[in-house]
Amino acid sequence: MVTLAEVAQHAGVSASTVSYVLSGKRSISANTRQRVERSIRELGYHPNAGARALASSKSNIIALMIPLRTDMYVPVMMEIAIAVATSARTHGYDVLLLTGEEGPDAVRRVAGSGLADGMILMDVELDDERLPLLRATDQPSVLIGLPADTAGLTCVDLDFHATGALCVEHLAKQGHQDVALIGEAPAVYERHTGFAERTLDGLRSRSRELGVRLLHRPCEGGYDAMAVTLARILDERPGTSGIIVQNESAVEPLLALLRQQGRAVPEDVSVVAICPDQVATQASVRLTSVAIPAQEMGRHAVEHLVAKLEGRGSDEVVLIAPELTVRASTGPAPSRS
Amino acid sequence: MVTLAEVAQHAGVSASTVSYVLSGKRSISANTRQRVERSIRELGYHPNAGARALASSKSNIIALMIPLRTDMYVPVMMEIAIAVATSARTHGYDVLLLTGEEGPDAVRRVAGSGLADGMILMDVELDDERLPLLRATDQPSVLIGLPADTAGLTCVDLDFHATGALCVEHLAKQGHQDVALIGEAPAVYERHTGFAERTLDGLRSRSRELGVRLLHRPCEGGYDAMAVTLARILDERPGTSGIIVQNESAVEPLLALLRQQGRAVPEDVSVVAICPDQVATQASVRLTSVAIPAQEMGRHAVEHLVAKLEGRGSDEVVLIAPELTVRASTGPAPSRS
DNA sequence: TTCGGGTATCGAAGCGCTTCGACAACCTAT
DNA sequence: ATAGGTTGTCGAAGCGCTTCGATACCCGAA
Repeated sequence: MVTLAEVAQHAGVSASTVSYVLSGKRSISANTRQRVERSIRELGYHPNAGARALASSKSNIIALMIPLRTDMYVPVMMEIAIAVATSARTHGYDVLLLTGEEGPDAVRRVAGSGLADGMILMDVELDDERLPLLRATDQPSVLIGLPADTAGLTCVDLDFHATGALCVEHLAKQGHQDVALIGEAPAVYERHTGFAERTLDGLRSRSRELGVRLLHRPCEGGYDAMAVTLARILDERPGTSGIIVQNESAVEPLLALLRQQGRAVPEDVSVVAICPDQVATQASVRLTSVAIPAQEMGRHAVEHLVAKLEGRGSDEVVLIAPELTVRASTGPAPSRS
Repeated sequence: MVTLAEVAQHAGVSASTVSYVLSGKRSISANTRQRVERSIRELGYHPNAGARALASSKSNIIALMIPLRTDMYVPVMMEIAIAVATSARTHGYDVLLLTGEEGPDAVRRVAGSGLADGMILMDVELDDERLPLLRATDQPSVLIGLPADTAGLTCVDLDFHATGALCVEHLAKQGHQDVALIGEAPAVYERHTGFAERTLDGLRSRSRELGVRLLHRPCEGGYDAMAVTLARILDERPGTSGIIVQNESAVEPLLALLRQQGRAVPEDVSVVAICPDQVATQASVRLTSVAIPAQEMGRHAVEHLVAKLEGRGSDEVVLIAPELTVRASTGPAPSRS
């Protein structure tokens, strides 16, 4: 392992000079700088991360806590994780991957050991048990997702309330009166995951305003669960002509079932999905959808965290405005016979 | 931040004693140990990661390089990543997430800076450009996936060759004579990703042995691409009665198309999938499949790497034996008319 | 010519931990 | 009673880096 001291000797300067060349915190003559840089290259020097962290009390690492569960939105999680890792690198940070498994202890461990300079939490629940700790240790952090009380926290999320509203609006505009939301698995609602409830809220209040009748049914992913759910919906509200799906693994089963029952999309039933664009464009019907901007969320989270770490930046809630893309799965409501 | 020295003072012992209590590398009297442990608890002490790394030249971090691309097997990647993170923790390691983006430079950076003690590489290509570096720096590492030349490397993977063989065997046993493989996207083959080629090899050689006619067609995910691919297959080999799919995002479109064309599964066509169990059981037909043991792969990779880091363990290739689960998508070949 | 004020560099003091050698205290076998 | 071996603890050296004065030099203004 090549050390700073060896580089210094090779370049004929002192160790501190090399350090200043590296950090740029003091001015260095062009001549010296070049000599040092040459030595660094020739010796293949890489600063030792541990020594750096110790001396500067900065690890240049961001911790990312991802949920252990894989019952929902796996590709979205992955995309966010990759976006976080990628944009962290552009700011000179590496990413430490923590799973939810350790729970709050992970927060304590990371904050206490100085392993990471800050953390990004995904899949934050409304009343997340990690939040008190985060506030107490005032660990620089950014949440992806919205807890019930955001005081003193920085959060990034899609504006799911507006998303819900946007979906009904689109359907209402086409004359749909009876709309159903096929949601996430019941467990997701029981867990009080914010995004699911906020979508529902937005949907409900806008439906009321627009005079649309709304039925909400959670649904496990998969074909069988979907069959049951769909049957119930059509049984209870036979006139349902608009369906909003917020569950990736329910999308394709839904389309298959509708087809099987002879209900044409969008002639008989309009479908709006809340899902990544990739899912919407690859489905058997190109779906009108509100995209989940995973990359953007990851990037925002990193940027806010970095800002905090650099002393800029403040606590705030960033809600990304939803965008609805019209594709082939929605159209005018069928005329009531 | 509480330091070792403060704990020592609080417990009335020297710093080194506290260190030995923590590491267990020298015997400590029960009495002293308890006093120290109490102080640690009372002060809420956490060892500083940087200082530790510096003094011991061990970071207790494993780097995990995941592919940047998300054109395939995203849930599998995620599951592996989570399994790696989880089992790393049980061995006292944390996981640093690197994306493929930096390419070989990441290997250099991590190895050079002592950021991580070892690394796990996912999505290794047959002739991966990171391998020469890995060998040169003799960085402790484990690959998930198999390169062309495994000399001096430790690799963990599903035995895709056997997987391919297993799939045809199952179909042949049921009397299927014309079998098609619907594979990954063409880009995957062009990239010479090992698993795809090995599956094909296994499939081909076993087909030859069994006298089965095999047709291989790569396929992008999604409904439209699938429609084209399927049409071509049935056009070229109208008698095809067995289909093997190795592409998660082609599974549901395939089933939908078969249904639409009035071909019953498994009465007219048998389908075997190579995919995670979750996909197989959630599909609109419960699929006979060979599971991709993501968790097991992640766990194996960590265990081998940890063994290496502890001086045990050697270079070897671990191929996990495939298991085929019979579900509702395969049956006897229809009698030729 | 002298002095203030940059600019470029150096030396030394840590950062918080691990680890090695030393040493005291005790026990056992002679 | 003494040599030899254990066991438990301590002190100090260092891991490789950052950073804070201090210093030496050079320039232009007085």
